[in-house]
Amino acid sequence: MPRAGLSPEAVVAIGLDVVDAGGPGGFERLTLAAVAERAGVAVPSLYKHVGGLDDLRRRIATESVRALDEVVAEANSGLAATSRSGTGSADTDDGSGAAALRALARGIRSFALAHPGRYAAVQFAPTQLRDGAAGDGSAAGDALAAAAAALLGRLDDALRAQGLPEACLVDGVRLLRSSVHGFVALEQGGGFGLPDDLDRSFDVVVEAMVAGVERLRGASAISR
Amino acid sequence: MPRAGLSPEAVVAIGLDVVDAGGPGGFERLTLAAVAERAGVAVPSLYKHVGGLDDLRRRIATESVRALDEVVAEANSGLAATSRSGTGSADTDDGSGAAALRALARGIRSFALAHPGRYAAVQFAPTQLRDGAAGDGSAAGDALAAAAAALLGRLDDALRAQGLPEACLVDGVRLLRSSVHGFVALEQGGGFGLPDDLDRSFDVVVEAMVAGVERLRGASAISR
DNA sequence: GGAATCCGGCTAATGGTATTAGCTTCATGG
DNA sequence: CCATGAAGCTAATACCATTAGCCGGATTCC
Repeated sequence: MPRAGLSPEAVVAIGLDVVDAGGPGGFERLTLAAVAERAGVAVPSLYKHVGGLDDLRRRIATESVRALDEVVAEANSGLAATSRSGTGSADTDDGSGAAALRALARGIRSFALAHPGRYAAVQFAPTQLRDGAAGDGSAAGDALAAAAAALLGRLDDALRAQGLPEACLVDGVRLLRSSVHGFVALEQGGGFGLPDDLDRSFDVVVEAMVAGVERLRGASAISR
Repeated sequence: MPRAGLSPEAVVAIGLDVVDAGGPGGFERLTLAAVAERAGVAVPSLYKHVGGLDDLRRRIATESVRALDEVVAEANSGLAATSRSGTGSADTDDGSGAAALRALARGIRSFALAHPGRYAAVQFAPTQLRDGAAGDGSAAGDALAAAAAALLGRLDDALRAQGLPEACLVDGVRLLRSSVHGFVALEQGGGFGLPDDLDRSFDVVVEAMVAGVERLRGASAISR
C-alpha cells in the first residue's frame, strides 16, 4: 500500500524507457504489463493515470515527435548561422544550403539509431491521427497533432531556407522524408544484409536527396 | 466433423487473404483466430498444417517476397527489350536505362498499393531471417532466405544493367530500396497529409533516385 | 481536532489471444 | 475387416488489456 507516487508524466517516462529497451519494434511490442512491472505497480493501477494502452502509445508518440522536433530544430539553427555568413546569396548557394540538408538528414538518422523505439513511435503517429485521435477533443490527440504539425513545419522551414518556392515544398518535404526514412527503416529492420559501410551508403542517399532538392528548385524556376 | 480439406498451402492462401483484407498493418495484426474463422475450422486445427503464428507469418512472407520478385522480374525484362534496341550504348544511355529504373520503382509501388499487407510482409522478412529462422534447418526459414536472396539479386541485375560497377552495387541497391520503400512506407502509414499529387511526388523521388544512380556510375568511373 | 472526501493503489472478473495435450473420427491401406 | 494415421475437435494453460468495485491513507474542510 505504500504509494508509488505515479503520475501521467511518470508513466509516460517509464513507457519511453520500456520502448527504448525494446529496440526497433519496442514501440509495437509495448505492453502495459512491462510498464507496470517497471513501475512496481499492478497493471490496473496504470489506468488511474493513463487511458489505456492506446492512450499511452499516443502520449509516447507525442513525446517522441517533440524529441525529434528538437533534433531537427537544432540541425536547422545550428547551420543557419553558418548559412547566414553570405547574406544575399540565398538563390544559388550550393554549399551551405546543402550542408544544412545533410545535417538535417544525419540528425534524424542519429536520433533513430539512438532511440529506435522512439523513432518508430514517430512513424506511428499519423496512424493515430488518421484514426480520429485528434479533433475528437481528447487532449492527447490534440497534443500529438500539434507536435506533428510543428515537426512538419520545421521540415518546411528547412526547405524554404533552401530557396524552394511554396509550390514545390510538398514535393521537397516528401523527398526528404522518403529518403531518410526509407534508409532508416531498412537499416533498423535489418533489411541491409551486412552492416557494411552503412554510413557511406547513407551519404549516397543523402547526396541524391540534396541533388533532387536542387533540381526541384531549378525546375520550378523554369516553370515560373 | 466434415473435413475441411485444409493443407499448409491452403492455410497460407487463406492467410494471404486475411492479410490483404487488413490493409497495411494487416500483416502485423494477422491472427490465427481470423484465419481459422475464414477456414471454417477451430483455431488449434491450424496447428496440424502450420507450426504456429510465427511459422505462418514466415510462409506468408515467403509468398509475398516471391510475388514481388515476379513483379520486379517483369519490370526488368519488360524494359530490357526496349533497352536492347540500341546495342553498344550501355555506358552512356540516360534514356532507356533510366526508363528501366522508373519502371522498376513504379512496379514496386504498384505492388504495395495493390497488396499493402503483402508488401508489409516483405519488409518483415529480414527480421525473421535475422532472428535465426533461416539456417536452422527449417524448410520455411530456408525458403524465405532463398526468396529474399532472389529478390535482392533481381535488384542487383537491374543496377548492373545500368552499367553500375560491382563496387557500387551495394550503394545503388540501397539507394533504390531506400527511395522507393521510404515513399511507400510513408504513403501507406498515412504519413502524407493529403493524398494530394502523390504520383507527382513519387516521380520527384524516383527522378532523384535515377539521378543518384547515374551520379554513382559517374563517380565510380572517375575513381577507377 | 475530527470528519468527509478524494485519490491512488489493490483484487477479482471478463474476454481476446496463442499454444499444448489429448480425444475422436474418418479415410485409407494391409 | 481391422489397424493406422491424418485431421478435426474440446479442454486447459498462460499471457494480454480492460472494467468494476474495494480499501486505505492523505488532504481538506468545518
